[in-house]
Amino acid sequence: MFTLAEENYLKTIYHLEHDIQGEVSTNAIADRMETKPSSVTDMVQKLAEKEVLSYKKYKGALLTPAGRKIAANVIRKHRLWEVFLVEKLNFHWDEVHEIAEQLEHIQSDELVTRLDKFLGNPDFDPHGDPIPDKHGNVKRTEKKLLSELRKNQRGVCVGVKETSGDFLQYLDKRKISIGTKIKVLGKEFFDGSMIIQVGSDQFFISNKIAENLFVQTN
Amino acid sequence: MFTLAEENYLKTIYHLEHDIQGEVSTNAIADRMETKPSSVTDMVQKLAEKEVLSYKKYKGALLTPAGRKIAANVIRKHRLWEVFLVEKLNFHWDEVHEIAEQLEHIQSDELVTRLDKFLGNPDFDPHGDPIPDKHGNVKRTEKKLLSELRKNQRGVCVGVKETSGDFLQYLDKRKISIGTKIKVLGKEFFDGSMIIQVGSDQFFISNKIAENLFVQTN
DNA sequence: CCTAATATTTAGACTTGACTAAAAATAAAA
DNA sequence: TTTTATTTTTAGTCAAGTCTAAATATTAGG
Repeated sequence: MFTLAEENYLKTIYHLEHDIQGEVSTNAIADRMETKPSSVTDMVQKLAEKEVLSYKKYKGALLTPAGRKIAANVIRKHRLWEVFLVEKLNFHWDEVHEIAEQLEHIQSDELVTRLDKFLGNPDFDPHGDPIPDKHGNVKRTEKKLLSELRKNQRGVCVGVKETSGDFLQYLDKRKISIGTKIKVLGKEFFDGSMIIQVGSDQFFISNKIAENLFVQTN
Repeated sequence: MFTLAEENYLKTIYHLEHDIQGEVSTNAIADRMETKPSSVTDMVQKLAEKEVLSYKKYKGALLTPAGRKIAANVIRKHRLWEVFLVEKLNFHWDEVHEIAEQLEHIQSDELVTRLDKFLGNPDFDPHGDPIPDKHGNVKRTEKKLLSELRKNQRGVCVGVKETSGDFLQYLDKRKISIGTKIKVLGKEFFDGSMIIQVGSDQFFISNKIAENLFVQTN
């Protein structure tokens, strides 16, 4: 069993491994976690003992498969709870992170299984990040900006970049939320503005909108 | 702000104040929490410093209004989450305690408010215990056994005493769950068996059933 | 290739919350 | 009321996780 602090370290290292490819340095971890490098060294050594990561002095850390699985599970729980908070409790996308930071540490596999089912086995969280499956595997489908799509391409809304109230309200009004299918009907090269189809509605959106919406293409 | 350990102490003392009237002894707390009396002394002194309880050496502890409010809020969260687990995630009544022990410590007033609303502002948890309101006030309506009702009395099912799978399945079959209204149509003094009305159904139940169902009368 | 700057680790200390063992207070029994 | 038993507190340790300050590696510049 892993403590709350240990889980947070594993989670952070998991994210950092993706951000910066290769070994994760003590300082990088300390920065991200807002803690001191010396504290990181202690913990990393302890986690190496537990064989959830490999660590060579002055060389940085890398998760082992066991460590990656634990980290992915914490992230899975975080993202499922975010979906719950947004979809069921009507929180806004930018209000849920702090609460999910706490909920991600609740221990019960059965709870996660049932929560997942209750939410309809979602693939993405409200920020468009993929939810790892129970084995820790992540559907690494490229997440693009809507603005990157060409005419006649389709995508599924998986999240937002900008999270201001104004923007979220705009999306509400246009009935765009996670899972909404969008088709690009036309695109103006001059300013990047688009005409898109959402359900049975067709309307114009500016480049600024398109640059702040993440979509998944298949 | 109070730590997880502190919240657990306050919660336990709150419950003990109701069970044994008057001051709560160090040993009683230690027994209930499965910890050592010496640890309790330390913590109780710390909590007295924080003015959430009053404490006189060798005399035991009593919550202050401030302490009672914090304890009631933890209990409120515990019971709301139990309702969520049973009503939304289809857990059985006897599986939810451990998970709720963890969830009760999640910090976010907004979350509690929204969860409460999402659940339809329930008054009782799946065990029939009342859910304190946001001010820490508890609707202290007497919880009776169905077997205590007389002919023509009505009650609302608020929980069960026995939690075996067989019993819960029986209740499912009879469409009895939290909130179900029950009327006693007849009662046999010889064996305590009853004829009751549940919705539009009328049927016979043995005394054993009636002795394991909690109802609230008004 | 050697020195300066930067990154990392070690050593020692602190806090929280727990424990054991021993001392002190209270309650019960003779 | 005095002795015994029980309860409670104190004193001293311990582990987890953090910190500061000092020591040691590594990297980069001249």
